[in-house]
Amino acid sequence: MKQNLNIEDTFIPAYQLAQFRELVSDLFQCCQERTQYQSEKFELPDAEIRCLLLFGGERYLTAKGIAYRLNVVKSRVTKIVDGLVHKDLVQRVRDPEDSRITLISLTHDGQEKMKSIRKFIDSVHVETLRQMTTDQRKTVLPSLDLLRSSMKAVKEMMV
Amino acid sequence: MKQNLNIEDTFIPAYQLAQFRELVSDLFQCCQERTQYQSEKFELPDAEIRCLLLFGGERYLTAKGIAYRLNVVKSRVTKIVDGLVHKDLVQRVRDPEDSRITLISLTHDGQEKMKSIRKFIDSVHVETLRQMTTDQRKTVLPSLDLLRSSMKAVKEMMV
DNA sequence: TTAATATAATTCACGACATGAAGCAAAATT
DNA sequence: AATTTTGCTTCATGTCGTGAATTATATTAA
Repeated sequence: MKQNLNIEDTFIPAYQLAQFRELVSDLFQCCQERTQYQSEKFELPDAEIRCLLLFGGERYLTAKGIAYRLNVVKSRVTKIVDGLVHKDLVQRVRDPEDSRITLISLTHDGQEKMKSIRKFIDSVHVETLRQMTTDQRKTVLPSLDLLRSSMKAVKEMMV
Repeated sequence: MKQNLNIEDTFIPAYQLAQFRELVSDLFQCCQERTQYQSEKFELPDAEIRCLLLFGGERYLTAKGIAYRLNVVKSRVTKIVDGLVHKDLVQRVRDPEDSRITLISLTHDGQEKMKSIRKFIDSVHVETLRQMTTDQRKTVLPSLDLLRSSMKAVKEMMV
């Protein structure tokens, strides 16, 4: 409790705030640009890529499950899956147990595409980490973890 | 050069890659959520908010300049400014020197809005930094700086 | 000075991303 | 058997963004 109070009172110098603002904005933009690059490289809208990437562990997904994981409404999922079906990357099958449900699974092409996208993303991450020394990585990763906690804590305050 | 070669050969363990992937994805999502929250809070589409925030140093901006800074095409700027004019946050005036140019400036309401958005963003950043101890901040900020360099270096490789 | 060219902004047609309301069909409840 | 719930789709709407064509004003060249 004392700890908490102490944190509340902490003064953040202006230069730190300015630096942080700049960093967050730059990092965010980098992520966005990579996403865009990815879309062009794989000739697939970003939403469809994000959907494809959900098929890793499970063989079958439902529209509802996809909506939850992509954090979008169900009607949006219908559109996304329509696109992927049209490109023959994914297929719909009726659930034999409950015919309200349509099970969605990757086609062969879809699997290949998914794997190559995964590979690309991993290579970008690996290259990024390779820009650092071993010691730097051992500092940076925990720092990011701390930042994540902090951001999530603030997010809770916002809602 | 030897240093460089050394870096090239660095092996990234799978657990570090997995951790990094997770972190980047989470942090990116946090930023997106804050952006969305902001839009709702200030009842303004994100693009319009980003445009408003450009008016800090300069009193007048041109469509061309806004396009450059927002990293979008000019026709998009027309739309964004249309929205802001309609909400009476911004106004267009002909450049007396060169009547091809329309100068865009904040109205009184626009200034107020801009200031309050800035204030909000700063407060989020300050709160985030406040979640950490002074020592942690002294580690996290340089780490982010390093990460930014690394990401930018990789970006160069991608293009 | 006129004619050709360059520049600034806008309009228009298009596609991606996303939401929410309304509808339909198949379970599950009552 | 009738009602409610569930899973998905359709449709209307709004945001974000691009690129080609157009209009109006400046600049340059003949």
